[in-house]
Amino acid sequence: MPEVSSGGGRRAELLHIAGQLFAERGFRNTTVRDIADAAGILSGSLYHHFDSKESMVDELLNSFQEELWTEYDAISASDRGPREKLEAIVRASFDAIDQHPAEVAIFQNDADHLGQFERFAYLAERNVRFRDLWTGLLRDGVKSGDLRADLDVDLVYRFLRDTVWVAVRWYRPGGALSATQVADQYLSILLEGIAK
Amino acid sequence: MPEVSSGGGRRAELLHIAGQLFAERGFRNTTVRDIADAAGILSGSLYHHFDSKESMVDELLNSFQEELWTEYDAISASDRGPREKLEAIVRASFDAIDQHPAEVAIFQNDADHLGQFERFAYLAERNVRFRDLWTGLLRDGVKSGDLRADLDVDLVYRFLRDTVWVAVRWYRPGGALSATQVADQYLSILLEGIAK
DNA sequence: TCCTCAACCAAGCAAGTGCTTGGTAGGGTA
DNA sequence: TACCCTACCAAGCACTTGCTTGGTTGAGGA
Repeated sequence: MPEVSSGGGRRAELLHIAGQLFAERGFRNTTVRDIADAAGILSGSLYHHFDSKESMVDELLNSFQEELWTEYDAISASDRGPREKLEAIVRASFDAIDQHPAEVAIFQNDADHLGQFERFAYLAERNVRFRDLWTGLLRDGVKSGDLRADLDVDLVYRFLRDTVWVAVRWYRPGGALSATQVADQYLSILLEGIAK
Repeated sequence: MPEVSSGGGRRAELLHIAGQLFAERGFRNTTVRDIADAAGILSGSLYHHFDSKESMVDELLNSFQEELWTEYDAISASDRGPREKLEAIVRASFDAIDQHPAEVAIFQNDADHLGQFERFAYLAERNVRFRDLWTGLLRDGVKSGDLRADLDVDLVYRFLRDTVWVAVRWYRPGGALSATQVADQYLSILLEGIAK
């Protein structure tokens, strides 16, 4: 019987290795033999720790999303104005890319496919919550006069969402730019534009 | 012996079907049986028309990129200013998403993986050319005073590139918004920002 | 009539796929 | 000593993968 949810050293290590590979080559293009090879064991031995390949990615995505939404909910419930909340959520998202790049990449690349299965229904729910959060803040910003009123909110939302998360494709933790620096520049472009 | 490059009806039809599937589920996650099923034939029959699955995606990407770069080169060689060239290239890219969504999606999702093989070395070359084109225009824009000088050009380039191409994830030709409308709003956000 | 040819089918191969099974080495505990 | 338990191995099963092979069909040309 596999360990369920302790701080288990070996188990956590294997999960981390699997996450790296899922992020690099995609969930479906990573075999259990790839994971086992990277861990230095045989593929069958993985099944001592995990029920299935699916349960590995499930655990990775679920725990990451719970952590992320704890932050989002705190920001959302705070008493800041809409523009400040937008900025805070962008910063929290870049921090997430910094601290959990593998999980973000897996979510970006494989959520559509995984979402087809009942087990991963929570992915779609979270997407809806995320859209409502963003579009709500954008509308609040327009109402308060912080944001331009002539833009299509749904379109702006899509640009925001994609531009933030797609950064996981090139951002490397520990590289030349910190997550905070990237967030600063991104918010500057987004809010003020690149024209002089 | 497969037909090489005529206007071949059936062959072009099969290529189109393959492109749709590659775009939807990724190159590696599309089987030759998937393609054959969608075309109403058996998988073996595909090999009457094509050498391999790889040659199908090669043909799709290669012909698309040649078409796209014909436009880019014309814009680049024109006598417009840097800001107008930037706008023209963004518009040309959204047009490409509108007219060749499958090819753009394949390029977005599978170029990294395919680029590992010698056969697809041209993908990396095109990426370098694209980066040089963008960063050159951004630097020209800063010099001419059209663009803000306090931004990191390489970072702006990545945001631009990703934000344009990632739109292929949600943009649907024939949907509520035309490619031109999307390009207008995107350029407005990019150049002027969303703040009031 | 004989032949050609594009388009397809039926069957299958070698390599890989996720996962299962039965077992074992070695440390801790009673 | 006898017993568990965690972590692993060796082997293999049922299935899927890209691709191959040898053949059939039917329309058109000489």
